Amino acid sequence: MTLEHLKLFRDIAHARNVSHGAEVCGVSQSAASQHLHETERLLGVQLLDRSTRPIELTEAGRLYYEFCRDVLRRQEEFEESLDKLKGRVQGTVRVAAIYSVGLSDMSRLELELSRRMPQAELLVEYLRPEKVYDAVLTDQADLGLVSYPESNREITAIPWREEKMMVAAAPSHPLAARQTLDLADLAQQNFVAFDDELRVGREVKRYIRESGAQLNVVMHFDNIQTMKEAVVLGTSISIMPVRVLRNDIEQGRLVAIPIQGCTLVRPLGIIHRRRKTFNRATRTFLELLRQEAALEPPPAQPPRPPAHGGRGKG
Amino acid sequence: MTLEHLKLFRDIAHARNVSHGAEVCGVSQSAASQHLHETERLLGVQLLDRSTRPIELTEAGRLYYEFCRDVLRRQEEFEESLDKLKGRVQGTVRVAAIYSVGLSDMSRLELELSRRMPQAELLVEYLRPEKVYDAVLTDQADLGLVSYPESNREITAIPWREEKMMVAAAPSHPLAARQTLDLADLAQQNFVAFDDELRVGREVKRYIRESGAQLNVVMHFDNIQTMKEAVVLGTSISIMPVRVLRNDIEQGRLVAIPIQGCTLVRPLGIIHRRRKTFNRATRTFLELLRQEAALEPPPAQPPRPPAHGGRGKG
DNA sequence: TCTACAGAATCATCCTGGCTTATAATAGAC
DNA sequence: GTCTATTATAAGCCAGGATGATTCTGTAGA
Repeated sequence: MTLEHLKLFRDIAHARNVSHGAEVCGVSQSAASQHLHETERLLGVQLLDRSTRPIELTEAGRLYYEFCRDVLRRQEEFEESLDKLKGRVQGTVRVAAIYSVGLSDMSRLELELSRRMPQAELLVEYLRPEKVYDAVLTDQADLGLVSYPESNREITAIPWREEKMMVAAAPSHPLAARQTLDLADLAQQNFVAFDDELRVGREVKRYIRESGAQLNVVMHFDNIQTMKEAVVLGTSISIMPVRVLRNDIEQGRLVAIPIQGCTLVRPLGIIHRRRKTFNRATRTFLELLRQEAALEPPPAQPPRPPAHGGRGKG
Repeated sequence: MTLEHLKLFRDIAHARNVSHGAEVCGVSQSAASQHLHETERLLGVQLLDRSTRPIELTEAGRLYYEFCRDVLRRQEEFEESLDKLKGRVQGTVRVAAIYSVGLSDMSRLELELSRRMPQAELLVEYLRPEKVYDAVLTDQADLGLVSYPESNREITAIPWREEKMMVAAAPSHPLAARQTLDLADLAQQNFVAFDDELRVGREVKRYIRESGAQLNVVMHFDNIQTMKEAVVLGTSISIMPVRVLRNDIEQGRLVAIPIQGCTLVRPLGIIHRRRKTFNRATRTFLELLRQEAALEPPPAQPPRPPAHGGRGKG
């Protein structure tokens, strides 16, 4: 029984969901399930009541959960005291991120990390997606932040958050005043698209095709920054993650308009080398990322100022 | 990092000796050494100061030691509460022992076990040596108590104690009055020997041969009980572990006489299937065995009653 | 200072427990 | 009933941790 296993059970128990607990710990659902059975066999007692959803802890499960929590807390304590002994400046997190994750996100995370672990150091490098995978593989980065994260033999992907996609337009654009749009509304417009080499580009394309609409694509780019610049000019619109538009919206350079019934999102994820053991700074940072994601319903509701009064149809 | 590893470090730190700690945990010295290095690498800090013997804990090592102890104690606690929950009668220890381990030893151990774990049940079966190995291999017994324990691919042996070998004689025997003997003294006597099929028999034989002495062996037996009976008759003597003679000595049926400069011992050991995970009762019993062995210098000093006045010369 | 030896480190090799992917079974919502 | 989300099972792979043999090192005693 490893300490990681204790953490796995703790997270499963906390989430009341095997799959989610497994995901959080970066292992497969299968592994988690097998481990649970093995642990129950070992202890000779049922830990979970699976006859109901969500799963419930049995009495024994509660005892074991307490045990796991206590041990893991004690471990934290030990590592803290060890860090103190080793004389500060302990722990560097090296993060490789795609450009579109955004500087504002990062500076907020950095602030919070330094609050929790003043000795820790955060190094962020912005790279093209493939380079992020490379950096993680070659151990030049502890963590990678990518969109459409994918696990493979050597890399574990942990879902982080899903960014809602909306129409971006300059305030001067004819559609900018609308509260919502149909895809049909876009057919008439000049459209700035992601390059097909980007997964997000293909996804948007697929979504549009499946909705039966057709767009007048006037430009392709392989990065969001350039696309935004193009949209700001006022003659074109685009579809992109709202999150990356936040600053532009606040500064009145762009507006974001939701598409009726649109479920299009850009999933972001955290990747790392399989079975890599993290230092405390990295673990703290991971924890941070997860919490940030958890307390973030913003991507769920449009970030446009609450239209007090109207909002009805638009 | 498994809980067994924490235990390994705790035991090593406690013993201040890698080999002994490893032995107690039933792993090889090599494994223990490698694990230590790996842990030090992982924590990025030296845990032991090896530049001196016995080894010393570093400051970090002390922190880690405390951590291990706390976690293992918490584990004990958890298991105790789990046992309580499962409703008593938890835990059965099945022990297979060679005949000569002795009933008196066992009943003492059983008493102590029931004091520490009233719910536990101890089942002891006395078997011939090979059968003890069989029982352990086929999982009919959790632990085996044997002499001259040997590890192999499927069995781990943990040294338990070493029983000093002495000359056994009936009180009526001409040599019975002596305080010590030389091997030369035995040459004249009728000697009752262990069967050569028994390791202890071969060891005694070898010892005698290497000492340049020669014995007048009149009988061979494959078990100690019968040998004792033969010696009690008064016409023969033998060499056997003092411990098995205790009752006979107390009842005045036999006396034990040390041989000058004799280092002959019969090592006893505990065997179990490799990597088997024990229930709490078995672990408690193991602990018990180890402690009993630790606080036992008796085999070191002759168990013969302090010669107050009488008994002296005869 | 040299020697002997117990104990620790290192090396080469083996093996299995825990992981992954893929697929089947099950609970709950409709 | 069907559909979706979740858990269980099957089969196979692999790295970590084990062993055993050997080498290196600290300590004590001549």
